[in-house]
Amino acid sequence: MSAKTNASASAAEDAESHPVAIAPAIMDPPVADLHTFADAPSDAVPEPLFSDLGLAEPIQRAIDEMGYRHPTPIQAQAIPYVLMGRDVLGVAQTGTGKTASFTLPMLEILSGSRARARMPRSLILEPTRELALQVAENFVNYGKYLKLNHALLIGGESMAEQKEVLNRGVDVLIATPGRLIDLFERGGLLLTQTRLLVIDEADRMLDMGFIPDIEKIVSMLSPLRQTLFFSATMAPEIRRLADMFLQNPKEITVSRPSSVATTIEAGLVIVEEAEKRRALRRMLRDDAVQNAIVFCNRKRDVDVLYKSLVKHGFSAGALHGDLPQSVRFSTLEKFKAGELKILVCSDVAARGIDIGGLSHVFNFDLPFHAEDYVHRIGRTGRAGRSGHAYSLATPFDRTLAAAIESLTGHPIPRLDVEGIAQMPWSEEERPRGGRGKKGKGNDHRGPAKPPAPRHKDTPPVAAPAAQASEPAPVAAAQVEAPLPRKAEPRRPQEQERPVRHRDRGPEDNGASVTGFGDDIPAFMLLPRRMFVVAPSAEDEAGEPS
DNA sequence: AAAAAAG
Repeated sequence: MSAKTNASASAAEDAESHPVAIAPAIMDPPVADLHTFADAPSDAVPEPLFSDLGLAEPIQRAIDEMGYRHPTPIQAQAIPYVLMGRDVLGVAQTGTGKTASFTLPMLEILSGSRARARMPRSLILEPTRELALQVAENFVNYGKYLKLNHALLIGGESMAEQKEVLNRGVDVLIATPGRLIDLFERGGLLLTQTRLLVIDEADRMLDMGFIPDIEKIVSMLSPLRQTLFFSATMAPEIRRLADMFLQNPKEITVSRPSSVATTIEAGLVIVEEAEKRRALRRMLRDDAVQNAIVFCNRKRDVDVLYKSLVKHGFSAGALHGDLPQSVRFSTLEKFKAGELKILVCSDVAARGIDIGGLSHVFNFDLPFHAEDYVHRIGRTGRAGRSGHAYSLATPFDRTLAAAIESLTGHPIPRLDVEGIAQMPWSEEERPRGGRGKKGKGNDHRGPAKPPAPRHKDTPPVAAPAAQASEPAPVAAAQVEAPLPRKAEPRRPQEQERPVRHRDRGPEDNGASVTGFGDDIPAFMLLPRRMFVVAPSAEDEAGEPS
């Protein structure tokens, strides 16, 4: 045990995002994994070597020592352009090796000279503190043979300390926007000498309302700078920002987390609100659950669920934005190091956080925004490994589920959890405990909804014994691309799962679902899969919820 | 309606 704890420094590295998107594979011989890469039919190109990228010896040595030989696609494509001083527009998400695609060439560029007091030479903007830390770790790993220093400028931690570090001069400043602006306005730093800017996770910055801050920060920098801009998606709004911040950028897109087709097995369980925790516990007790992130929509619910899980003997931690920063970091480290098996969290960890070999993601609540579903489940099934993404819904979450399915273009197969009563979708509005909607009289939509047959009369759909044991895997490439802007070229699983999505499923199937018109989510017509978990003693004993 | 980030 102590050995494991002592290894936490290196365990942190293990769990860290790596140049090759095989986070846990640092233990494996990298070559073996790379053969898998090479075998992937879609990538028939010979693989480049890190040593071909022209990185300085100290950097190359650090890479070698970490056991990496081949850059990921984004690294192979971006690094040469960054080194030649071009602006880069990278469409990629964490898990593609994105972080090292800018940290490595930055180290190279910065290695020539030293920083001056209060004038950081480069600036990396991250949307959350955890991501900032992740990038900082990357610099530690790859910069170990260089004399460069970096500083983390984030909220929730002592400003005096950060000021002091800045005064000593930093080469790489990694910051969240709020604290950076704060310090800047207090005169704690000058950005006039900052010639290298990285805007990471731009789409998330947008979602979080950081764009005005980013614009402000960019305006503090010299126009004579190199800018690297990364986003998981390229929505029009993001494109506009890129045009604003970048000059003649080299655009690089990697659509998949790695060249290996990863799969995420998704599932949806519909239960009464009061049964959610019990259902979750059952699912968590499945032997396949190595480690899991459990997402809640609210911080309060994170706290409640976390305490409940601990009370039931689970090895769990909680993570959300209201917890002290020191706790946030240490909890995440413990989870990455395997000291905690379950991490209950808010959407603070929904994006970007890279945890190697995460076997399961659970949505204790369906997210309010369908895109968040995609981001959340993208924490698993990374780097060519299979992942599991199971969601709990109450009967009132029908529209949330429908939004997710329409976004991903894939039905979420329904799951049954043994010993838990499965529910149909409700026709009713969610009962609101007190304030909220002002009455339900906003029915200006007209009488379009016919009183269709009740869902609960629908038989539990006789299973055509199709994939009774193995649910259809969802190709991660499909799931990971949140906003399929153009028509998807192909959908491999369509032939595997012949679902009547559009053509009036109800009559065809004998099943009937209200409220969807002709556009019944196909999963509703699919057989359910049984999620079998050995009942535990406590569960049998009956318990406080 | 919620979370994140400044305090």
